Amino acid sequence: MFQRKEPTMPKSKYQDIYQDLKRKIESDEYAYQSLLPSENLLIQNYSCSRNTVRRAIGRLVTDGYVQTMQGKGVRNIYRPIEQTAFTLGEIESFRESALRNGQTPATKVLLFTELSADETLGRRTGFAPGTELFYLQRLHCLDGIPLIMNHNYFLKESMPNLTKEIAEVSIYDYLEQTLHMTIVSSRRIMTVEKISEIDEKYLRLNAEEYNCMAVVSSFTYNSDGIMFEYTQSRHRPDYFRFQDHAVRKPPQAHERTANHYSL
Amino acid sequence: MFQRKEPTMPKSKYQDIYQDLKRKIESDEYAYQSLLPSENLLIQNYSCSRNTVRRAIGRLVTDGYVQTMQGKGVRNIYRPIEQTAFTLGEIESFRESALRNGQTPATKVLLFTELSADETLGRRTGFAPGTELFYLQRLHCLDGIPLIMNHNYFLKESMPNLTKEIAEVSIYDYLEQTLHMTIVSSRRIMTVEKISEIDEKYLRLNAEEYNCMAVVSSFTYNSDGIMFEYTQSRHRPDYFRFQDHAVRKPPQAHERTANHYSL
DNA sequence: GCCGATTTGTCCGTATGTATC
DNA sequence: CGATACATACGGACAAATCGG
Repeated sequence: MFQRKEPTMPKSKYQDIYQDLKRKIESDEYAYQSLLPSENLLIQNYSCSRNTVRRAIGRLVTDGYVQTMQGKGVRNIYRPIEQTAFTLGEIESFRESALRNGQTPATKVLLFTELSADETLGRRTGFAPGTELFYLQRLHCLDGIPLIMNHNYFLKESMPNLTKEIAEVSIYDYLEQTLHMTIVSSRRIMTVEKISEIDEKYLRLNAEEYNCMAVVSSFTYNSDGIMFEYTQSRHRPDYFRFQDHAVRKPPQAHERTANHYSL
Repeated sequence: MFQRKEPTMPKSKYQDIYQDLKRKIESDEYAYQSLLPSENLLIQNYSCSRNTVRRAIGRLVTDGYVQTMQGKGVRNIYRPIEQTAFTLGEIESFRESALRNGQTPATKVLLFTELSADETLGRRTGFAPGTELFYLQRLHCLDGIPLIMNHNYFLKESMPNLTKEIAEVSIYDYLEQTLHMTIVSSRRIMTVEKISEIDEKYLRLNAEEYNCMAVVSSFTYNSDGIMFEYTQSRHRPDYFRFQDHAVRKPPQAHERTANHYSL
C-alpha cells in the first residue's frame, strides 16, 4: 500500500508520511470531519516511531488540513480550494503554479534594465543605497489574459548574468537549477492601491470600473540570509484571491502563526 | 536570567523558550542577520533536551523570525512590522489587537438579527440550508475612525444567548470566557471587491477616490471541529495592510506552508 | 463518580546522517 | 581530516484529556 524509495523521493520519512496523508485527505480517502487513524495505528502502518508520525501530523496542522484534539484524535478539516482559476502557492513562481494547474502561463518582459538603489528606493525595498540591481517590468498572463503587473528588483551581485531571455521564462528556475541558489523565505505585504496608467494600459483595466487593485510586496531571502529580491506584484482586482489558514495560539497569550494583518 | 514559573506561565517548557527567544529577537538582543546560540548552548542555557529547543526554534522558523542553515546555525531574519497604526493578529479579535497596540477600539452594532440559512447563503458560507444563525452588521472604529464593516454569521446553536450588548464589546471574550469555547482554526480568503452603498455610507468612502475595498472572508472552527462563524470583513482600502511570511518547501516538491493566493 | 483504556501533549536520551568550516 | 552545527529517526516515560463501562 505505502512504501518509500519512489522515483521522486522527498528524502525523509516524515515528509513521505506527510505527503501520503495529505493525498489521502485531498482525495477524500479520509472523510471531511472524520478522525484519522490514531498515532499508534499510523506507527504500525508506516513502520516508524511516534516522533515521526507526529512531525507529519504537525505539518498537516499548520497547513490547515487537520486539527488535533487531546484525548480524542486528529480530525480532517480540509476543504478543497474554491472555484478560482488557479492557485499561486507560496514562494512558487508564477510559471510553476500555472503549470501545476494545467494552465498556459506567458510572461512578457516590458522592461529590462539596471540601476543602483537611491535613497527612496532603499527605504522602500530595504536595499542599501548604491546597491546594483536589475529592474524588470514583467506582465504575467494566463490563458491569454493579463493578470499581474510585476516590478522586480533583483540583486545583481547574486545573478550577474541574468538576461531578458531568462526573465521571459522563469527566473526562479534559473536561480535554483543553474546558479544552485536556495530560496528559503519570503515576507509579503498585501495592500490595496490605486491603479496607475501603466496598470490601466497593460492589464486593460477601466478606471471607472476598478480604480484600485491588490498589491503584494515581497522580500525574498536565500539560504545565505541575503535578500536578493524585492518585488511588487500588482494584481487585477477581479481575479485576485488569497487564501490562508490561521491557528489560535495558547489560552491568553496571543501570539501568532506566520502572518497578521494590520491597518 | 531565565526561569519558568512566572506569573503567566505558558504551561510548557518549549513555549517558554520560544517566548524568550522571540523576545530577545524582537528587542534586538540578537542582532539582525546574526546567528543565535547553537542548539548545544541553548540546551545548556535552558537546561533542557535538544528536542525541546528544536521545537521552540521550529516555531520561530514558521513565524518568520529565524532561518536555519544546516552546518552553519540559526540566523535572525526578523524585521519589525512597518509603520502602520496597529496590527490585527491572527484569530485575535478586533478588540484584542487594538488594545494590544494601545489604541481605542469601538464597535457599533448596526444590525442584530436572526435568520436561517437559505440555499445561496449556504453556498457562500458553508452552513447547511435551514441552519439557525445570528446575523450581525458591526462597524469597527479605531480612535474614532471607522475602518471595518463586518458581516457576522454565528451559529445560534453554539451561543443561544448572544445579545446585542455582548456584540458591542467582544464576542470572542464571551465565547471563550463565559461559554468556555475553544477557538482553534480559521480559514481566510482575501479578495478585492467593489464598495457597496453601505460601505460608502458607514466607512465614509468616496467612490470617486476608491471604488473598491479589501474583503476578508473567514471560516472559523472551534475545538469540536464545528464551524461556528462565517464573517465577511470589508476594510477601508487606504488603511488595509496584511503581512505574512512564507517558507519555500523542499527542492522540487512544491508544497506550501499555511497559505497560498490565487486568482 | 470512579476507573481503566485510548489518544494526544510534553520531555528526555541517544544514535546517525549531512552540511559547513 | 576533524570539529561543529543542524536534520532525521528511534526509543521510552509520564501528563492530560476523552470516553466508555
